[in-house]
Amino acid sequence: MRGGVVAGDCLDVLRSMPAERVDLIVTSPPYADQRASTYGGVTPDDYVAWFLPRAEQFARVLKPTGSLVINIKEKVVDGERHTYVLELILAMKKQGWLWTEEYVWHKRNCFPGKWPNRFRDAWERCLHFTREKRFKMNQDAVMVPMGDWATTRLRTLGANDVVRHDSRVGNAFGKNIANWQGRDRAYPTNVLHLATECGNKGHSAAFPHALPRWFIELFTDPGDTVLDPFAGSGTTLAAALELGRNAIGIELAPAYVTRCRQTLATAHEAAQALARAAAVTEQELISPRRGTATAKVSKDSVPL
Amino acid sequence: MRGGVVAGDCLDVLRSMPAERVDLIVTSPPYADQRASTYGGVTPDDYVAWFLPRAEQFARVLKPTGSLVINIKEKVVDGERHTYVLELILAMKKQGWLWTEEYVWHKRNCFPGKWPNRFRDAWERCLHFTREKRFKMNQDAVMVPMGDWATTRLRTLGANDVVRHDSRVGNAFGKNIANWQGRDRAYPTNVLHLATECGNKGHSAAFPHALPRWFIELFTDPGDTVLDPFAGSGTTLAAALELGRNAIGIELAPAYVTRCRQTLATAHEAAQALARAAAVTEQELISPRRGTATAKVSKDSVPL
DNA sequence: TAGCAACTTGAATCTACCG
DNA sequence: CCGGTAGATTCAAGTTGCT
Repeated sequence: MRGGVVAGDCLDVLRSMPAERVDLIVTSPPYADQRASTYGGVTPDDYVAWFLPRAEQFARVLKPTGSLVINIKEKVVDGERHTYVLELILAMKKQGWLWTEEYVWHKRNCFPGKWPNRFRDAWERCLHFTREKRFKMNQDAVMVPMGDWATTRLRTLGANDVVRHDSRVGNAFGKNIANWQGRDRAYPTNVLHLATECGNKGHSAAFPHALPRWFIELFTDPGDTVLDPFAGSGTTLAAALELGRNAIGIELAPAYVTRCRQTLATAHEAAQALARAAAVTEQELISPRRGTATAKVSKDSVPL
Repeated sequence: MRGGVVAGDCLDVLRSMPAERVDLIVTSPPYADQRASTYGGVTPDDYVAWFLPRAEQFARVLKPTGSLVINIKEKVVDGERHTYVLELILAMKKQGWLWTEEYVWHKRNCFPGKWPNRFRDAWERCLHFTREKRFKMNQDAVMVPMGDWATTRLRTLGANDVVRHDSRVGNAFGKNIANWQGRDRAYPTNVLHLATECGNKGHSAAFPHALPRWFIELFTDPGDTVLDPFAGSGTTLAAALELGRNAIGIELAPAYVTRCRQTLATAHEAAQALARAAAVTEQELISPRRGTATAKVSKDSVPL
């Protein structure tokens, strides 16, 4: 697996990339009027026109069986929801994209606040576009555990306690299939329950690690190539490397490019450590010692 | 409180209703290609044109401070999500509506099934439209129990601590604590977690009782008037009656009109029984007996 | 080691105020 | 009257540090 970050506007960078090279694009583009310093402050009214030529390049570099996942949410303008996301969907369909599905990311810890005419906004859209009706989708890779353990836990704990996310890199080895031998697993739904990652001072990710991770597992195989044209701090790229995928990032702001490369280096180390940890875990499964290791693994392996 | 059901197409029925009479419209309109027998099979492509003249009547009978809540979800057509809901939102804005918010109803137990290119659909839109930027909203009526954070904190915090911190000038900590004194409930978000009612509803567009109930508590006062122009089996009307609101239903299919009236009669009885129970509970609070009455009441008062 | 307590941080949104 | 910005509001999750 390899990863790299290119500095520049993805519109320009992608034009020099060969066609049909990417298996999955997962990105959280700058929202309207956000990140104004880096993207010149795209206003809501101009958003679709700004996005469309870039989407055209996404379609070109994406394999016919590939997927495009866009994490986005319209902001409130003058007391009501702006319609630029709706218009973007319609425009992208005109451009030839298939609007295959809309996943909902439920942000369990959303931004606080109180206003006279609305509540806190606790969800964002994850728009799933494809080029063809038949595309790569590994549903088994993201199955969630069910059965005795899960049932008991679900019964005794509140809904809030059931959902955990793997904010840390280290617990990904919980994905080990062997841990779920003899247990039933169920397919997830199109609603993802994840908390935003906070607390990392000045290093907060736009979206939680587990979000791109889930889509990468779902829509790619190991060895495939993942692209994030608005790489930001590199959350998507890190997740891709950890999962043994190739990662390509494009980022306009120099500060983010630097940070992105740091993230990639860390992710590469983590991935190697992960491989070692997985080997150890496997050994313990053969001749288990006393301890809570198994329980811990089970607990952490329910990211969704 | 009074309730009634009118047989007919809401387009015709509403034309004979006086203007600005209704405080809230909560409805789950027939989805495209659903209930084809009753509404003549509106196809997805014709949906907006079919809906708009009815929305025009909604605007006419609604008070300026009123709200319109539409529970809807686009169906999958030919492998992708159809865009008629997006187009409907854009068209209703052109008609003069304000698209104030989009709530998400997360269906905890969604319809089972497996498809090659998507997961089970576990969410629906609850589109909130208003005529004016200022509208009636009783946020306190739908507050939910708070998370552990404040609970544990307030429990262990003595009165001395509050006073001590509060006395310091410019101490944000003390200020915040003062605000949270005695607060055990928080405002909800725009994501509603409700299980679908698995009872044998013959009605295809039935939504859970708690969904209209939540919006009725949020957007109306007791004595206000709630309208459901696609009354179906009468879920919205029953919730309105139970909450002491007037309920007006319109339903085209004769079979559903009959059923709707049965629902209303039952709801009326239930509301009266509820009133008696509340009186009993009040008495018990003064001199409580052993039993579960009190617990039951508090449990039922937290539908979400 | 586990548990509790203190503290920090959000892709927010509205109101008030100033030029 | 428009356009921008500073202040107030608010809560779940994570992190650090102490017992």
